[in-house]
Amino acid sequence: MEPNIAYIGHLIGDTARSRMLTTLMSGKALTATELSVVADITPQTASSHLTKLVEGELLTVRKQGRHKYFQLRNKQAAELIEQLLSITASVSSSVATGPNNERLRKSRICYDHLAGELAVELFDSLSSKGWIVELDQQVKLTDKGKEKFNHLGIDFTSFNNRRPMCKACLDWSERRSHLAGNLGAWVLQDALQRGWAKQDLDSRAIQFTSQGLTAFKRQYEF
Amino acid sequence: MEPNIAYIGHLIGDTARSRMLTTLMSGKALTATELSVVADITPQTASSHLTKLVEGELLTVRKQGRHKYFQLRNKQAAELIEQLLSITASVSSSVATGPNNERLRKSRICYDHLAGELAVELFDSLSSKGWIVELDQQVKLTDKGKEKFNHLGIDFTSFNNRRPMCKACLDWSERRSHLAGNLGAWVLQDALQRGWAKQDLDSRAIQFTSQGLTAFKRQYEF
DNA sequence: ACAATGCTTCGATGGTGGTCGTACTGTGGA
DNA sequence: TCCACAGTACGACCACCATCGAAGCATTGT
Repeated sequence: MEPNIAYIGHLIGDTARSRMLTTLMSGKALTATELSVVADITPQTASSHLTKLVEGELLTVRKQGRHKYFQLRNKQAAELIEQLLSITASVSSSVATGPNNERLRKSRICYDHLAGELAVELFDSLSSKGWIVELDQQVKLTDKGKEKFNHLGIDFTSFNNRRPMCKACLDWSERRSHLAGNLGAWVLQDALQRGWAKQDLDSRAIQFTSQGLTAFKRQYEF
Repeated sequence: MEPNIAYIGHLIGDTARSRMLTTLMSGKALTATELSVVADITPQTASSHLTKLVEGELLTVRKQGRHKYFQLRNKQAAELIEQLLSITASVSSSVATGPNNERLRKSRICYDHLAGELAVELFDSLSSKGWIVELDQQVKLTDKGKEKFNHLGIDFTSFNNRRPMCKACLDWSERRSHLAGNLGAWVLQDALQRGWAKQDLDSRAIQFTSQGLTAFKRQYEF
């Protein structure tokens, strides 16, 4: 039997699965339901996809309580996805990137944090104001940033230590970084709690009210 | 439309198409009917597959009389397939390795240069003798190397400038680097021209004659 | 114990796409 | 001109599989 590259190709050749894989390119381990959200499918379907990806040795799974955390299996798998992304980037450079859904492009949920135009703007602003710094792939919260976020009512002690505080997550519509990690999640939760925005129940779109948007921009000074 | 890695995955995820692609890894240009034979399908089906592969920019086609010659489009495509082969090789390592596999492991073609045990040995030898140097992922030809290759009759002016002279290509059977780039291609062409080796017509294997092998090793001093 | 949550199994359904037979175009050669 | 051959267009068939609803299992929290 020749090595079956068609098998791997088939695994990647499904929209839902490929979306999961590219999402996992962040390096984070995500749960099954989280992945079902980004793939925009029901948990049942996601479950079947994920078992296939594990069988195909593209992913590994770690059980933790009643959660299952999925992760890219190894460097080879990540490199494969990267190679595919680089090819498709050059192929579809003429095609408009991002969803045709205007609202999704503006602002949407990516796992548990904000993504889209607004999130990228936020990231750039925080970076240029020195609240966060980016150094070789890593993002760190500066002392100034800590102070500022403290002032906004953040509770750093409530965070999960295993998860990085800040993380740069590549935006697929913008092709630029937005804020993930504990801090990214907090920003979204905070905005939702203050009533500045609501999550669409049937999609990944985040809908800001007009006052909410102004308040949000004022809070983060951009 | 998001960058569609699923699209490329889907293209590869078919047995017939993937067989064509791996066959084309030999670097040779093959006609539609030839490819239909290796894929074990009728010419009609092959035709439809091939148009898809061209549309997906994995292949290019050259019309010549009443024949159509298909070829891997570029290095990116070749590297993608190579990466897939390396993954599937490690997945199905339990599969019995026949004599054919044995020959492939020894020495084979990877797009347009040598791969396999022999190629890895060559790379290590060139490196330890200081003809080439490896520094963070990049490979460079040293002055000493230039002189040596000049002495072997290489014509540096004939090379494509856009393509790097040397490149390290990861070998899927050896998991180590072998020589790609202009220089890698020249080494293979030179060996073929001198009659030291022949390319199998039905596979990617490169068959060295026993004298050819000795001469090859003497030329590169290993 | 009970409810809530995360995930899975099963079965039914529907759509996509690979396959080939038939028939056609285009090229080359006698 | 006629035939052989390479490749393509079209249509019909059929298998595979992604999808989801319903129901079930497992874990955690109250």
